[in-house]
Amino acid sequence: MNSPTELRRSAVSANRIVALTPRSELASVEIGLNAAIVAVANNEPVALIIRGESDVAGATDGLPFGPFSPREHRTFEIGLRDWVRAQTGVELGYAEQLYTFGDRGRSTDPGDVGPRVVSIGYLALTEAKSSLELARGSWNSWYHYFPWEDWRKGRPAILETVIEPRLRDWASRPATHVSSTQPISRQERVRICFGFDGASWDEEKVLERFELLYEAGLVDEAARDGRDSAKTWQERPRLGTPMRFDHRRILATAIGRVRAKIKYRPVIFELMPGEFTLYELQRTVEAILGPHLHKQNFRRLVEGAGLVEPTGEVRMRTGGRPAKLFRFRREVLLERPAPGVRVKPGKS
Amino acid sequence: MNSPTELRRSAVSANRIVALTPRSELASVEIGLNAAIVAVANNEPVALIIRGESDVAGATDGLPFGPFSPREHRTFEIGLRDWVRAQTGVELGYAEQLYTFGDRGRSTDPGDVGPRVVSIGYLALTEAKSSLELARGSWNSWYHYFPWEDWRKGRPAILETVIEPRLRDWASRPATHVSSTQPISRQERVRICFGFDGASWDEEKVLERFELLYEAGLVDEAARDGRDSAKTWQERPRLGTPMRFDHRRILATAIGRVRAKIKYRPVIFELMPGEFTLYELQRTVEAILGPHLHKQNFRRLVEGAGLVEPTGEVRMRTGGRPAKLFRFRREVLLERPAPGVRVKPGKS
DNA sequence: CCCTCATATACTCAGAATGAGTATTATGAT
DNA sequence: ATCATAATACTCATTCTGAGTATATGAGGG
Repeated sequence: MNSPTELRRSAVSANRIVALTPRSELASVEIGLNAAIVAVANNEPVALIIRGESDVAGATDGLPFGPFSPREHRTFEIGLRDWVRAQTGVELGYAEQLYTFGDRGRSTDPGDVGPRVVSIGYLALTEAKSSLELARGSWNSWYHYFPWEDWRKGRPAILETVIEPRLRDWASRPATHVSSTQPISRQERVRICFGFDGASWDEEKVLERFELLYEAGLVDEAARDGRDSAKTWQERPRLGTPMRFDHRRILATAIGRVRAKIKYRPVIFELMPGEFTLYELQRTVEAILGPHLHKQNFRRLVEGAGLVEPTGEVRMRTGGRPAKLFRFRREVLLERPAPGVRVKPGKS
Repeated sequence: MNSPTELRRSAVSANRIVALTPRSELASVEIGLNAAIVAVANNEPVALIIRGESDVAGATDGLPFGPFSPREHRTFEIGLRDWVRAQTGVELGYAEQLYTFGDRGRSTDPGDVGPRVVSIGYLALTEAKSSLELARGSWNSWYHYFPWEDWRKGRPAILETVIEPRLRDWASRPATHVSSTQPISRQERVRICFGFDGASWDEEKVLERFELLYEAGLVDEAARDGRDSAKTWQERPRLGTPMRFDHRRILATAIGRVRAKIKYRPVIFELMPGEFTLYELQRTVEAILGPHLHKQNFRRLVEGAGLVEPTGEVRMRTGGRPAKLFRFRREVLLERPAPGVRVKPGKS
């Protein structure tokens, strides 16, 4: 394998490959940064939304968006924090890279081969201070864009009344691109994603659900793509408020990521004030995840995991017995590796 | 919030922001795709490595790398599969985006402000067929690059003999950039990452460990960055084989991701042949994760979760009692949402 | 001041999941 | 036939989890 000839042959370095590629094919790409900035205000999960002109699909809302200029910023994250501060006045706490989106079709006209925008999506969490501080944009509930994700009052009615019948209809039609290797049928995908026919609802599958609705032409954004049945979007009931570009897809990715992440990293505290009652914490978790949690067990879990410690103070006027105030115990990070590892080492 | 003036103010769209930015700042970026292509051969986890010229830090090994040309490929993943096939002859099965790396310092000379390469890292899993099929490159054990990650024979000696003393030394020196907001001390970081002083070893923290070693100037790549103590790298025992560019960082990210992923998605079967014994499956999991697993419980787990089904055949000549052969039960994907969700919905 | 309401907090209990063994079975080699 | 070896089966104590019931402590009305 590592014979001299082999070595020579594989000596075409990564550098060379780039160098040999016609420059024109490489250079024409722009990098943009999109931020899904998430907070929880009054038990409502919100994202920072910038309103713009209405696009062909009737969408006005979008995520904050800024260019990345290599000269100015050493890393993406530094660039992101910079223009988010400049644009909106928000100082980001926690930020993590989500995904890099580069599909054709991001730009509004479909046939173009010009400079393509590659957009790096970021998820940022911040404490919802008074929304009046915002220089630009507004905090909108994310369930505004994804009403079917809000299970806090039980199964959302929109699932029964609109989504299920339409998706079943779509699933019963043959796939347009009949891929021979299509491993899973439309019916099954619908069932798994939306928990029909007794399948369970997985609150983390936010992106999968959105993409399915997109594929089925049931969200307004699909109109831009010329999807079948999409031309009639004005006549149909809207499934959530559409967003410009593929921002709803990015937001879906963000929601899925937060929902997954709070289960194994204490990021929920990025959304909380310094002191809080356990019930406030629970309400915040519920806002993010959707479903109701069992109060007594939630408290056992949180306290048992050593995630919080009492401050000694209490909050009066809760409407009942006063509630102890807690703060995040930062030391957990030093103690447990990250709660929730499945396969554990053993003997023999 | 949504008063007319507010609406007008926020009507500066994302498009406009881009349009207003000087073109020169945006266009000069090249997109490259890096793939960490992972397989397991003879119970050894391997990555597809391309050898190139020795760089300033003495590194020759690198990951497969290819340019992304927007005109040719609709999505990153399609582009990736295309050039991986063309370059190495490998047909990728599972592939997922890892992370987009854009730090300055990727290119070898540090002061440049020219076109920067933004590189999108991908993780791909494939079954290790005969390595002779490779058109280019070779399968190298990933523990070659990360010897401290191999816990299959117990705690690796290199941790005691080399890493611990050097890291403790580094941790005892004051941080070079004394950040006032540094939330966690060098000592603590070292302890958590490497499980010293009774802290537990988290096999998923592959990237964190590598970056700590990098910061401490203990891996050869750090020499390129002009890190303190890095100029003496020739004299020190090497901590794993270095790689070109930041490819070892990408590989570390990939390893961490696979290790995390096999715990909640059945991706392990991407690395297995169609039929296998439960012990072969266990050995593959151990190859990926590092530590030994309890055999009886592993079998209970895998069978109980409905991940596999017997084929009816047995494998003779195992050295003992014949072993039943199993195959992956694809239907699990339709049954369970994704094993291992922590907080579950409840009543009240 | 006492009673009621509402919420916070404490305690209980059964069943499932988990870590760690011991026991049994079926081959190949001596 | 006997033994070594590995696969497979079964057991058991402990912990974790879902789901309740019970108690504590304030506010507010009479």
